[in-house]
Amino acid sequence: MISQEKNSGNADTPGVSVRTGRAHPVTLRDVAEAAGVSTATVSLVINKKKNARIADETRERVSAAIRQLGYRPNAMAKNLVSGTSRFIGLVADGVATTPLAGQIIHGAQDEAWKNGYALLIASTEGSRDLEADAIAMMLEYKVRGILYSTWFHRPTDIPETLREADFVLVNCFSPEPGAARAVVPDEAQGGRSATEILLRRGHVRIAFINAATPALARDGRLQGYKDALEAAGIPFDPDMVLEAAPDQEGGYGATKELLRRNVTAVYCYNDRMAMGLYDGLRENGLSIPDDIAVVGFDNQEVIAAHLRPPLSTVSLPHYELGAAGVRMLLGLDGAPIESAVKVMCPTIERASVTAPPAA
Amino acid sequence: MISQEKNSGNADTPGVSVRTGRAHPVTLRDVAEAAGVSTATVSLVINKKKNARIADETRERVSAAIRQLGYRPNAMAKNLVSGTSRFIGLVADGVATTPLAGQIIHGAQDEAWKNGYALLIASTEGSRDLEADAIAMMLEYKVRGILYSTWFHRPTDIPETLREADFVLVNCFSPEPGAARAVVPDEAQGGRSATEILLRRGHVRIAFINAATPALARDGRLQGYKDALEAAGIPFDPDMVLEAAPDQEGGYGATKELLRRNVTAVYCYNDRMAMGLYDGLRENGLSIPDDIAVVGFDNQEVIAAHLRPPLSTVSLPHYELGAAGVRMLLGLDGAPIESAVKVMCPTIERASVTAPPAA
DNA sequence: CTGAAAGCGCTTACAG
DNA sequence: CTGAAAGCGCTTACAG
Repeated sequence: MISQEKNSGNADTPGVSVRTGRAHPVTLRDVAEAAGVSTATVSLVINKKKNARIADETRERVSAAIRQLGYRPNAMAKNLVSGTSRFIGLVADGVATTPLAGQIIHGAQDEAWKNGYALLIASTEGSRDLEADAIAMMLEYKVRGILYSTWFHRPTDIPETLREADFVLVNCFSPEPGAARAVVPDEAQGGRSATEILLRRGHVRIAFINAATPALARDGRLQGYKDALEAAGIPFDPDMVLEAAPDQEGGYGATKELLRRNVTAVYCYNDRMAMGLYDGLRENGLSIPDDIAVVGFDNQEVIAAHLRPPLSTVSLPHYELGAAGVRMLLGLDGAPIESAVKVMCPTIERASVTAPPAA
Repeated sequence: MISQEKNSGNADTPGVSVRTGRAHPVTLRDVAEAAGVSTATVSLVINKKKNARIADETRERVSAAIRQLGYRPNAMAKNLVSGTSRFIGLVADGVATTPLAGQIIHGAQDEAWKNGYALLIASTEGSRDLEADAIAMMLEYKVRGILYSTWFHRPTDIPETLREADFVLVNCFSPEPGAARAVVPDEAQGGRSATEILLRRGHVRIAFINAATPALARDGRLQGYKDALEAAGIPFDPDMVLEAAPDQEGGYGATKELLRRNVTAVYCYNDRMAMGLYDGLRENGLSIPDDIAVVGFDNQEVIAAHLRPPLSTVSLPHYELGAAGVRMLLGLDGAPIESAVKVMCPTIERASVTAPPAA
């Protein structure tokens, strides 16, 4: 009867604490000996093999031994035999570069776990070298597949070695159509939804403060704005589209121009710009939503939910992107075509919108 | 001469694409045969063993074969032999619950990677069951050690199974002193630094809007405020400490009370409160920093760096917490005593503070 | 300078 | 109902 071993942490880094490094861990064989059976039998009861016919009495003897010895199966050995691991790799070009990006990890982790997989992550900070190392590492660990993600929605080259694995692109996609499976947010639908929040309340003169920097989101969100207007029978007026840096300063700075437009509502490229715009509007004695209605994009909680008044916006579905990526990898999401699957951006209504003053 | 295998992704999930699952991957033996040497030799050249004396000619033949076949070592087999993996596990009670918490992952990932380890993460969402499963999984993968982290600084119970591994607590600690290694932020120092930003500019009448909800941070940050005052020879006035909900609404709501205090500066429990306070102050026609100086805590970038004016604050060192946790685990950070190691909260000065009006 | 052999901890047919 | 044996892909003494 061996006393419960409380330990592990092998001492390959000498000079650390007093851990007894490798105190010959309990193995299957130990359990077998303790229970007086063969290792095959132990393996059978542990894995609850259906067609294995083991006497209940034996089964119990084995279970008791396992508990006694505090046995832990060695996943490495298991995987060696089976040829695969229960790992899914996630390589990201920035782990927590933006608060939203972290949600990709979160979604992937939850979904992976739900399906019995563990998440192996690596952040490359945009370095091609680190990226190659990360992918190599994952390949060596025989991951089930790899999620290759970017922190902002964009086209991307597929690293050569990535092709050695089963993979899906998350929040990015290959410029060559059909080159790889991918999940991305539906920017156009998001832009349309954002605009519709305003339309529904009766706004007609709606400005759009877009990002001045090129980005897929910029084109998509503008397209959505146009689509919504068109569907509502409102002619698109290019003059109603302003451009500014996609942050608070940009939103604030756009105030003056905006006020020349005589609008009753604004849709901002993102929540940060909306936050800056709030300041600008207030300085001009305008109140939100009564004088002017505002909607944002991203649903960056810390900001959107706590502005005064709270901001109506459209959510960037990063959590869902991560989760969908895993499902796609595992083939759980009905056969996705070999072109990027678009995930919907849900509408989040808060208090920054009411009917226009005139209406 | 085998053609370069582009593939992997074994088909244990049928119905997925057309991957050829398990196309008998290239092994050491294949390389050995191709190079006309023994597997031992191949192993030796791959691992660049110092004392292995291999003919240069042989070495090259092996390297060529490796390239030819596109050989990838099987990490599982490697680890089986060595007994350890190059994994470090990170269990978190919320992966991206808060933007800051994600930085723990980031720091841990970078530092782990730097030392040749990969990060295995699991988020438990506070469920003890999920947590136990996550730890068991990590134990089975023979991780080098486990980082057990919480998204806000607090005392925590140590899960029984965690003790089977080498571990360190990150952003939390055991109530029983000496029970475990831990890294936490130095809240008191942070509070002191925050207050000192104000003191240095000559402020004397400094209010502190603390969180109304119990938390370690609340006590520590208050203590720091007192310490700074005392060091500056300013008597502590309990009346200068207000309490409110630790978010924008709380900060905003505290404005009225604050203005009764006749202060020239405020130190807020966190940046979110400061953001709310900005609104409140403005509504009262007060300007920052001229009429009143403001400092926050956390350095939540999206907010602090983009408020109008940008907010001086103190940074919660989450990235460093994650990195220090890994170093501590690996014994790289000079023998830490068996009591929580405190990581400094750096001062971040921006434009929300100038000298007081009277001074 | 290099090869044959044992072994890491499991699982899986195959006997019995 | 259960055990003996081979094998997963590597590494490590040990010979030579």
